[in-house]
Amino acid sequence: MGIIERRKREKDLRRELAMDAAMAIYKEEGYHAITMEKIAERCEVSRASLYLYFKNKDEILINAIVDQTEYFTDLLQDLYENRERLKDNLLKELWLRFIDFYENEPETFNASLYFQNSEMIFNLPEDLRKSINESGSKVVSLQHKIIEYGVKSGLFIECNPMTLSEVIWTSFLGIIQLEKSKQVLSRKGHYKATRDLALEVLSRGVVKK
Amino acid sequence: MGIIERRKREKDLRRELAMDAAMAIYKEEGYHAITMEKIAERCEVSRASLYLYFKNKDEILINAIVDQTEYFTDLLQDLYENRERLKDNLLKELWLRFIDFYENEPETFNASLYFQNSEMIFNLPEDLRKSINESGSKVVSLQHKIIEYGVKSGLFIECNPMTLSEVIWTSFLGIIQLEKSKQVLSRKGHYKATRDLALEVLSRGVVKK
Amino acid sequence: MGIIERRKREKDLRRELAMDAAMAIYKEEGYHAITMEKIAERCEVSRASLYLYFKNKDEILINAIVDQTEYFTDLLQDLYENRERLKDNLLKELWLRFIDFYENEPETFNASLYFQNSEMIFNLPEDLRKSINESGSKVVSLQHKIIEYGVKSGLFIECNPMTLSEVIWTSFLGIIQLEKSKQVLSRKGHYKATRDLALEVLSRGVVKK
Amino acid sequence: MGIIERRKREKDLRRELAMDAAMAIYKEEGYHAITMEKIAERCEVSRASLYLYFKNKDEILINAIVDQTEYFTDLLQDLYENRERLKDNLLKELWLRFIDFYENEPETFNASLYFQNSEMIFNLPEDLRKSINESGSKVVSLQHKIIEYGVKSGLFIECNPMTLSEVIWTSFLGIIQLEKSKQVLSRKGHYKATRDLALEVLSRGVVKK
DNA sequence: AATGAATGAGGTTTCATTCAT
DNA sequence: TATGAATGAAACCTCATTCAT
Repeated sequence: MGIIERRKREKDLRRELAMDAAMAIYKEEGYHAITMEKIAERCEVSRASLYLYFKNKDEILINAIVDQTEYFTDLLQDLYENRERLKDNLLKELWLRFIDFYENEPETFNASLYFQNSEMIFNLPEDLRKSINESGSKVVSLQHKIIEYGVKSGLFIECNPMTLSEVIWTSFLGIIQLEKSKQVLSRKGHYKATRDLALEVLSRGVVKK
Repeated sequence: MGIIERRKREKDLRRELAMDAAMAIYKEEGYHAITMEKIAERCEVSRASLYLYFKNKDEILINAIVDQTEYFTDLLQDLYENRERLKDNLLKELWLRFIDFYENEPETFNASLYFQNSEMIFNLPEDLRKSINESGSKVVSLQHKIIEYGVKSGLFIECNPMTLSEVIWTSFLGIIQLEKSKQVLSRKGHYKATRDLALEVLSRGVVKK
Repeated sequence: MGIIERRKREKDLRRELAMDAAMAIYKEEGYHAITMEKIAERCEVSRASLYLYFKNKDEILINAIVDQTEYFTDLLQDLYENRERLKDNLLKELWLRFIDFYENEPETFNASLYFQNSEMIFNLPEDLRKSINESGSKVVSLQHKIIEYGVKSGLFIECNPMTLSEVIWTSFLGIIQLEKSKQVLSRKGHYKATRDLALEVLSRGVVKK
Repeated sequence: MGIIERRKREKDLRRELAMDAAMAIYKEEGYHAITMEKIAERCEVSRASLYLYFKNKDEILINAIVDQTEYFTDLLQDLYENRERLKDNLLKELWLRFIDFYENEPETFNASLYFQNSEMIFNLPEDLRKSINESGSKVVSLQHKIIEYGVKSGLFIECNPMTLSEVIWTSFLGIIQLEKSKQVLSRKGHYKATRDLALEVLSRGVVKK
């Protein structure tokens, strides 16, 4: 029993190693630079071995994203559950959780953006597409519920909560987008200032006095 | 003289054809489908001939982006020049110009976002990187000047104009980003509602009463 | 003693299971689909275990062929032993035994033809080649003895019995060959008519009035 | 003009070289030993270049077979056109043409048998399958017409000409089949004696006195 | 100036076989 | 004895780029 369990743990570990490696390469060199060869090298296994853990290359990446999106889901779930207690800072709390996710898992965040926007998703087998789709939906739905609470309880301006939820999320999305393109172009970024001012502007625009 | 000039014009024409072809392929089939073969086919020249007009494939793409960003630059330049006259609606006017660019040249908009963030940029030779960098800078700088005018003339809240300029731009960026990823995932989008509410929120948050 | 014996029986059983599995896969999915993985799966053992029973993949296949050729050998042996009693229908009896083998074990028949002609044989180690060679020789030699009896006792035309034996056997071989290729190409086959007319023609040509 | 034509000739030549190489490898080492690498080596071109002449590996082989089957078709066509003149030796003439084809193009003959019987044909793209199918049909149809003439004009015994045509063809087929398996197993073959006796037996059985 | 032809470098995947447990 | 895990070696195919004409 112990043996079987240990084996499973080891296998899970290797899976995780591979996913991390893929993400690291993504971060350092970009999507098209991710090759099985390089992933294998970092994990110190053979290319063939990777196929023991994953059906193919895409699966590595998709799983990495989906897995780590759960961290984000948890953050949002937590906020939703504590919405009463945190109602006075609802928008700020939400914003802080966006930041938390981005700063703790920047590669995941970026990769996930990349995937969702790239045509790559077309050529994905059905199951992987479904997998990534679901993971995204969960996040959207949680955000929506949080904002809905804010609107219904009169904390936020009166408006369609779904739309407002998109406005807030896209504000953050855009900031990261820009930050990333600055990194790529090796321009100097002002991410922190931007994100703080954005929160201030949003607060003025969204929160009722 | 006439001959030399004509030759140059013809060469320029061919260059433009190639860049258009690249963009068209991007739009129809996505980034990874852009191959020299396909570009050549659309231009009705041979693959080898493309190397007469461009040093390599990257040059085609970069030039395409840079070229087509000019439309956007013009829109912003126009606003800046008429800032006095339009001061009462400065934010809205800016926003409308974002929309104008996106709706008139959605492929270009998307493609240029894509390219700017893509890892493609990494392995670019210095000169190309500089080229794309400058083109981006022009847009940024114009936005900055417009917002700076708004802040200095007391139209907008007091804050760092550069940062505010980023906040506004990234709001729009994020909306498009999300819209695009919805298209890819074939979910239903609410682009118009989102963009309108965003403007409303921004107005409340940014414009002084 | 008992234990050792039982072990040997079990090992033999496993060997047989593996060979059957290989043949079954051949029948259902064709030669190139035979993989150690699939064989192991059907036997409900691990891939690695197969190497306890066989030195390598080829050995499984060769042994399968050799084993299953024995049914045919028996049919021919029986005819040879009863040659006196059946002398008036010797050719027909032989032909019927060909048909018997083919119709009772069509997969085996096809598989063994396939393997014998396949390039697989080329790279075989000496011992395996010898093994398959001997198995084939037994069949040939029995056919030869039967025909020789027919020629020597004046039933058949005067000729080299070995050669005649080949003529008869190859007539049948060709019919099956054609039938099989028709199946593959999903054309309509006339196997029965062909095989009956072939016997008639052979009788006229071979049997003395 | 001359240039274009020369280029085409050269390209055709290269195609032919590749097909020959593939056949030669088939002959020497068997189907599964045919690799693009080896073909390229023999042609003294790069692997990649082969893809200029053929869409993929299968196309090389199929084309080789189909191309060279035309030689056989021509032989049969010629006999059919001269059936009146050659009526007294119709069966023998047919048989000689079988021999002619086999001896002049033994690899083609074998490869064609191999392909038609192998499951490989299943995984072939539609166009290639059609191509090989048609080429086979032409041969069958010509044989049929020749035998039909023999039966209708009273040269041969009364029977279904299609079936008789199969009996004769399969007799030959079987002989080659056996010969090949002997080569593979490095047994001594008696191909000539067998084929001559087969003709004699067939004559007695088929041709009316 | 224009291009057909050629290719090197690289990527993904499969599978028989070995080995440590 | 039995097996999960690991891997080397290969195979197919694509594409940006160069070169001879």
